[in-house]
Amino acid sequence: MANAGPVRSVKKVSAEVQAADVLRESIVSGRLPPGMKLTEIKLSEQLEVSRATVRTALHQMAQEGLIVQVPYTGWTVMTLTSRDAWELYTLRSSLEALAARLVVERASRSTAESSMVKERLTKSLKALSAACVGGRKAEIAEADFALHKAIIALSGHRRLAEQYLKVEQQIRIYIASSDSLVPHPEQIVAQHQPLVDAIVRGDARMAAELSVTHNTEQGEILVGYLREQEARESA
Amino acid sequence: MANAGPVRSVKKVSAEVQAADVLRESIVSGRLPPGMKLTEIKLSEQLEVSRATVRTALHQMAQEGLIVQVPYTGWTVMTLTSRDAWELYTLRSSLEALAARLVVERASRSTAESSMVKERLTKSLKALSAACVGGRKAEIAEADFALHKAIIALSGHRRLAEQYLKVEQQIRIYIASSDSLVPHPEQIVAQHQPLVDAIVRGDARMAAELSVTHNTEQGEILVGYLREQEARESA
DNA sequence: TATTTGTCGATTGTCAGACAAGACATGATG
DNA sequence: CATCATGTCTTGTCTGACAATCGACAAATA
Repeated sequence: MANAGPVRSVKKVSAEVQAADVLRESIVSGRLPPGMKLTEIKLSEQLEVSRATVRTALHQMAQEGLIVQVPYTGWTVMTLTSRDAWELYTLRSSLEALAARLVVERASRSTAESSMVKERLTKSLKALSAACVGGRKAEIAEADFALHKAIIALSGHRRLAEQYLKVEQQIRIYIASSDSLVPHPEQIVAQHQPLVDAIVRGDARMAAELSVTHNTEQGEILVGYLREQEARESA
Repeated sequence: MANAGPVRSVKKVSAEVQAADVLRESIVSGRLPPGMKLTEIKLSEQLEVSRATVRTALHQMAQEGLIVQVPYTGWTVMTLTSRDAWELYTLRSSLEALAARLVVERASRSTAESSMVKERLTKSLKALSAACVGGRKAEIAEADFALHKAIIALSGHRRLAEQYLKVEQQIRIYIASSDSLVPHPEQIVAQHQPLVDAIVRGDARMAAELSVTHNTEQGEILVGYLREQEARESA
C-alpha cells in the first residue's frame, strides 16, 4: 500500500473493475471530497470508457457505500455525519469481536495454525509500531488498518471480510478528510498490544471484549469530533 | 405482510428495481433453484426489459449474495454449502446481538421508546405464536424472520439493517430448499420468549447472549443437516 | 408581494443493435 | 492418450439515441 508497484503487469482486469478501482481510490484518498458531484458522461470521458461501463462502476461504489445516487439527478460522493460514524464504529466493533473469537478458535485447532496466527499478528503489530516511530499520520493509519484487517483475514470468514471491507472503506473517508483523527502514536501500540496478546494467548472472551472497547473508544472520539464540527457549521 | 394492499397505486418504481424484485422473489421462493443458470438475453425477454436493465438487476442480486457470476460464462443461482451456512449463522448471530444491545439502550432512554419497543416485540412474538398454532411451516418461518427483523429495525441502525438483510436473504435460500429446516413449533416460542423478555426487561448482556446462543443453535442444526446431505451426495 | 405554474437545461433511465473477448465443449491430430 | 485447433455460447463493452425526471428560474396570477 505504501509503495505502489510501477506496473500492474500481467493480471488483466476488466474495464469495469479498473474504473471502479480508480473511483474508489480517488474517494478514499480524498481527491474526490465528500459532497462532490459526479456525472456519468464526464467520468466516461475522463476514464475513457463508455457510459455503460462507468454506470456499473458507479453502482458498485454506491453499493460499497462510497457514493450516493439521487434518481434522475446525479451521483455524489458520500458525506458522512456523526451518526454515520456511530453506525460504522458500532458495526465494526461487532464484526471485529466476532473475528477475534474466530481467530482464537482457529488457533486452538493446531499448533501450525496457532503459530501462523501468532506470526502474522506480531508482524502486523511490529509494522504498526515502526510506523508510529516514523510518525507520519498516513502511514500510521495504514498500518492500523492493516492490523485490524489481518485479524479479519485470519478468521477465514469470507462474508465477514466482505462486510468489514465495506465498513473500513467508509471509515477511510473520514481519515482522508482529516488526519487529526489518527490517534497519538504513543497510544496506538498500547491500545493494540493487549488485543493481540489476548488472541495469541487464546483468550477469546477477552479478545472480543478488547475489540469492542477499542473500537468503541475510537468511535467515540470520532463521533465527538464530528459533533463539534457539525455544531460549528450549523452556527 | 399478511394482507397485501389491493393496489400498489401511486408509487412508480423503475424497471431496474422491478426486475431485481422479480428475480429476488423467484430465488428466495425457490422457484429458481440453486445452481440454476441464468442468461441475460433470456431474462431480458422474459422480463420484457433490455439487456442493460437486466444486467444491473443481476449485478445487484450478485451483490446481495443471491447469485454468482463467472466472467464470460454466466450467472447461476447461489448454491450454499455447509460452510456458507456456518458463515451466515455466525454473522447473523453477531449482528443480532448488536441489535439487541442497541434496542435495550434505546428503550432505556425514555418511557415512550420503551413502551414502543415492548409493544412491537410482544406483537411479533404473538404473531409467531399464532403461526406455530397454525402449523404451516412457511408461515412459521415467515413469522420467525419477522420477529428477528423487528429487533433489527428497532435498533435504528441503517447499516446494520442493510447487512442483516443480506444475510437473511441468503438464509432464505436454505429454507426454500427444504422446510424441514424450520424448527418444531412447540420449541419456537420457548426459544424466542426469553430473548424478548430480556430486551423488555432491559438486560442488554443477557439479550445479546441469548441472541448468540439462539442463532448458534439454529445454525448448528442447519450445518449438521447440510453436512449429512453433502456426505450423502458425495458418496 | 407572495404563490403558483410553465418552461428549459441537465442528468439519469432505458433501449436497440453491434462487435470483441473470454470460457467451454468438441473433435481432429500428433 | 495428450494436445491443440475450432466453433459456439455468453458476457463485456461500445455507440448512439430517446424518454423520464429533477431543479431552477422565469412568468403569470391572485
